[in-house]
Amino acid sequence: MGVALRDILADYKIPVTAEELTGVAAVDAFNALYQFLSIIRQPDGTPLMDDEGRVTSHLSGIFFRTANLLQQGIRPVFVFDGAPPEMKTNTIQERRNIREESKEKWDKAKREGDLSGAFRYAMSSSALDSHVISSARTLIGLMGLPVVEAPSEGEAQAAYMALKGDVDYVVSQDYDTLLFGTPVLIRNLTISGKRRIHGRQVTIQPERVNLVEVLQNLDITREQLIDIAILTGTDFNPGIRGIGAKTGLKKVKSGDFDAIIRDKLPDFDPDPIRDFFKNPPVTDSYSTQSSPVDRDGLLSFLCEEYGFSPDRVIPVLDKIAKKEKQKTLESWF
DNA sequence: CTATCGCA
DNA sequence: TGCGATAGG
Repeated sequence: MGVALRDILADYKIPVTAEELTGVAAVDAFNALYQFLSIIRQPDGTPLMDDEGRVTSHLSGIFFRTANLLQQGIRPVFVFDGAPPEMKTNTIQERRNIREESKEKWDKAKREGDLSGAFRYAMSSSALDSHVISSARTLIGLMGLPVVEAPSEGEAQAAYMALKGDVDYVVSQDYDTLLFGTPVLIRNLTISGKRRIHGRQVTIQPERVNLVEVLQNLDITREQLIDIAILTGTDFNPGIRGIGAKTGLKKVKSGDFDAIIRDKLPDFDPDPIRDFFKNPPVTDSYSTQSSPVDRDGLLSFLCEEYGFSPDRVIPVLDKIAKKEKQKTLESWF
């Protein structure tokens, strides 16, 4: 989803350093969990698991990354998805199918000793099941950070919070957040540095996309950006074959949106999707307040319940505690 | 993904 | 000390 938009938005992303990101970040929790679940795996694709076989990749990802963010003065607020809209049903079913196919291909690749294939298929077989989601919520709570329950799409709720000024920016890999009106989107909020991807070395740095800047540069309105997304496909419609973001941009700017829909998809009504991006279900009942880190709770949750090594967990807890103490002192002076 | 290890 | 390899759960 939203992958196509990259072709017209990628020119407007600005590299940023972690220090420039000091503040409150609304993290698209499902997006982050999926990322961790996909990537934190052994070479044959097996995720990290405790001795009962419960997946723990996401816990490792959240714990170590969040600790780093806190260290950098970034306070994450995790926004979880609620019930998806009816319009998303097809996309959800299609993703389920792909996951199931990938799982079979993963098994096959493992049997045949094809490690890189195994890893790839394992990644796309990743599923956010109820255990992953609930254990993630517990861990975030123990770290003293707020969880916001979106009534529908988490990206929509995060955008709403950013528009209200309750958070400074939204963190997601998906550009779709911009369609919901997110003023500032941050991608690649990771430890910056060199990384090997597909054998090639690339430098990863967080990047910022400002919605007004994108719209000004492309000389379009947000409504037009939404229409471009509808032409190329969103989570709520399949899009039109042969139309990518660049063609979509051209067509929308020349006022040909309606004509294309009439011609290619006569039975399709784009208005409910337009309306969903402009007025999605959101809630005001949330808090962005953090509480003290529950050190003992974290130790028991990670080490006793999920088999993490205290040798790895304790230094992180110490680091967090030290930062917390610093902040308390600062607020005193 | 992030932390840690081992070698130049 | 810095970087590539790999372990983590």
